[in-house]
Amino acid sequence: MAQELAKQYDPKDVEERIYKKWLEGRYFHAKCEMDKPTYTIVIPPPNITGQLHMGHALDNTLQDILIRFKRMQGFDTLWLPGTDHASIATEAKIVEKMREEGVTKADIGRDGFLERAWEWKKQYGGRIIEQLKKLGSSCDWERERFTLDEGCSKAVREVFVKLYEKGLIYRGERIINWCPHCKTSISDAEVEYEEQAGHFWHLRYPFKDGSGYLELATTRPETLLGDTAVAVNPEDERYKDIIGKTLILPIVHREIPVVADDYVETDFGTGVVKITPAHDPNDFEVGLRHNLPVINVLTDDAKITSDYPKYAGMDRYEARKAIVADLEAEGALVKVEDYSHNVGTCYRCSTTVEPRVSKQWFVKMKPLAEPAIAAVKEGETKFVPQRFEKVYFHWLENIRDWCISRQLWWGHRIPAWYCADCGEITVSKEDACCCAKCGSKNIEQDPDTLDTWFSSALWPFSTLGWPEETEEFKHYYPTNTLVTGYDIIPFWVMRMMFSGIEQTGQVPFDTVLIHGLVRDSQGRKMSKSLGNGVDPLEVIDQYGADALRFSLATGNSPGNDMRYIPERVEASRNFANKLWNAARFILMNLENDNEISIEGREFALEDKWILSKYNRLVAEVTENLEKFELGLAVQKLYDFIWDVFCDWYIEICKSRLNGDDKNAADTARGVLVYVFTNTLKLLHPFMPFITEEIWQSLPHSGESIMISCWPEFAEELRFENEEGEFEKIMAVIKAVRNRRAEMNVPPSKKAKVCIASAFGETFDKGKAYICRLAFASEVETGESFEAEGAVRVITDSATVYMPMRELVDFTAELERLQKDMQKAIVDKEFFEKKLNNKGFVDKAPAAVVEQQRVQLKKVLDKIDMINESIEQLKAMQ
RNA sequence: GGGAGCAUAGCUCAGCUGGGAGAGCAUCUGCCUUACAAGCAGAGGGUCACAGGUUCGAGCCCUGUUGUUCCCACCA
Repeated sequence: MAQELAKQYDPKDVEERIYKKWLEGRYFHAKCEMDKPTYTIVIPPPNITGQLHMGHALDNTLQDILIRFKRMQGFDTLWLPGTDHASIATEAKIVEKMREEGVTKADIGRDGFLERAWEWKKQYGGRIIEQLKKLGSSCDWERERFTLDEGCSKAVREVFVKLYEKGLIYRGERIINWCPHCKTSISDAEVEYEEQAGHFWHLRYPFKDGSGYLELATTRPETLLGDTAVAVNPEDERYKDIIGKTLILPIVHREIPVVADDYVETDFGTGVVKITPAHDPNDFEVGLRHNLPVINVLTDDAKITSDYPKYAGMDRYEARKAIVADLEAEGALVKVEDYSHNVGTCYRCSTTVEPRVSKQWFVKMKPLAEPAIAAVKEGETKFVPQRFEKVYFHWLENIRDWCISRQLWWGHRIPAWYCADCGEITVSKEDACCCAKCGSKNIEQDPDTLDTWFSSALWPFSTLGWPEETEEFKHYYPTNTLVTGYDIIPFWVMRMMFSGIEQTGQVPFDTVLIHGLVRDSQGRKMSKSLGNGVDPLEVIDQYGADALRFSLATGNSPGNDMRYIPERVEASRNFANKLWNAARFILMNLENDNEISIEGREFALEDKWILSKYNRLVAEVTENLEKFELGLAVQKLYDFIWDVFCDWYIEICKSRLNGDDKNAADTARGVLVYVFTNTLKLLHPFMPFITEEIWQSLPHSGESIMISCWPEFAEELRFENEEGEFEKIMAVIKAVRNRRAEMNVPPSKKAKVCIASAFGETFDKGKAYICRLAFASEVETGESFEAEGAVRVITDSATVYMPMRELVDFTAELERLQKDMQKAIVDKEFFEKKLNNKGFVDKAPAAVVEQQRVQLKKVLDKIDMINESIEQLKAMQ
């Protein structure tokens, strides 16, 4: 059977079959066992419009690693999956598709549109879920949720009504961010600012009394149509006298006042600002303070309204040109400067956002933000790395009320009904049939829907059955770890925090694990427009999901961006192959009747060495995982498996496996299987497929590695002395290999190796494999050897002689020794200096001082040996 | 304007509580050694951005400088 295994690991052969087996075994399913400790992660629900990209791959790989680790540790582990309805993104896609068919929203109406939307969800909503499965995600698919499903909708209404009744949700006319492309309001967090080259138009507005002009500058001359005042700073000496005077607005020829407001900076521009309350958030505030009229000049798609026939129907940029031309004609244009400034854009479609006054629903944030800040300050929820707490605090401390209504159809419709008779607003969990105040049936529901993030904010508890007191909610809430990118903190993390605290009285998770962005190999953001995105599915297809996961977990530290380097995936693939071949080796050396347990075995030195190393690995990897240091954990596994286990232990075992001593061979087999299968378990969270495939083919008990027990540190496997002993052997082997390579002696040319050492017994134990690994024809140990005609190498603990008369060059040999001596003396001085430093000896920890003493002793021993050899050589000459 | 990250080998990055600098890839040399050439054994390659400071001891802690990336902010 063993011989049938292919030389190379082929993930395509394995992954689908294994995943199916896991599903059939229902190993991902959280059974809600009330007596067990829980570990819960809720997935950041990907948009139903989404396709798996590298960001998802990273995010979900990290989650799956944590989940698999905890599951093996015996927690009742739940990874709750689902998708987000993504109101704007989805609606935009559907509208776009309809446009291709020549249909508009108005043509088919709300119900027709929603019908299409649900159809679309049915068709594409499951796509990203299937892609997550390809990655190996061990989500509890039986509990998959959708932000617009019945349960989530119920939670949304519950929260909306509760907040409304507490006065934390209100409806009001405010200036909000409007996207003229998506034709909806968006929240502050959804506006992205970008530096754009523009102009500064200097205009002059004439005084009504004919006493001249007032010069001001603007970046948006077209908003002049909506100007209702001009403002100066009350302290500005230049303009003290004109406060209260009246100006004639050019083109429009409307009379507007000069007002005084602190908002105006005296040293910027001319120190005069035109005030357009309807189209600028600051101007809106100024307008409120001075009781100025609000004149809206733009339609919902940012065209000039019919109130200005000359410009009506022009979009804001056309209108700008026309108005500038007219200003010039009227003599109101003084000059134009180039000017670069920040412009707000829609984070979904990148259209320049238009500030606009309109009636919207808001969440009052201050009372909600305060406990959310306190919870993190008090450590109820921790950020990893901690520095992201600052981002979180900054947002919450400077937060403005959250505009939650959207002029979209795809989403949770606002549960508010307006009475046509008495004007009362009825807000209700159930669909209202009549006005709560006058009982009139002449009511109509608000046509708007809620911001997508309103429902995502409830995700950690709405998915567990809240507001019902379900077993799941009681058992799994609060959840444990939230894994997401730093860019999502203001959109989601923050909102889950205050929603969780407000609705359930508990923080929704104890840890927020933040990761960075996956960039391309040049460090650029992956984007559609650049075409530099790497499709994780293609990578999986080419190298396997394990290789991709391993690459994403390696060399990545929390919160830092990483680059996608194809060569690294290749390296990971090679590692998978290495693992595969180690398994092949072990399999071909097993016998059917093999007793593979390590119980009661008499371990050889090298067994104790590898067991001790393995044991330490268990402790370290476990600790790293618990501290979210996934990159460190995976690096240690790589080093152990490749360098320690494969390159040393397997090589060493060959002598026993091929030897005559059946008992010794069985011990080797036992240790090989023990260490390897347990190391596979440690690696399983990172590379689930290959570890399962190999584990199944090796002797094992249980159905699947993914539900096997996580290895634990074992006191009886600590062999620190033996580790030290074995390292002496390793040092000799390395030194011999090194010297042979230097002298270009091919492996086929064997030489006798004589080890002169005070630790002869140690070397006796390793004779068989020193022979193999140091290309020796035979190995002899003793106190001293005939130096004549021998090449020598000196380690900390031994002088090694290799009789190679034809290669011996006295002068070269002496030079080498003298070089070794020089280096040893440098080392000696280094340690002596340290140990002669009173400050060091007095203040450094005792263990550190002791360690330096041991090092010095080794160097001194080595110097003695080198001296001896030099004497010998000189004597021979 | 405020805040944060990053700067370590040719490239991409690790470096956990301060104790003689690491990996992968690339380069060079030698090996088809019966698990693996997607491999094995060796080698070369670093003033840890710069300048101060704290400390017995600094890649790591503190201050400043430079470069770079990102987030936030109403200078019209």
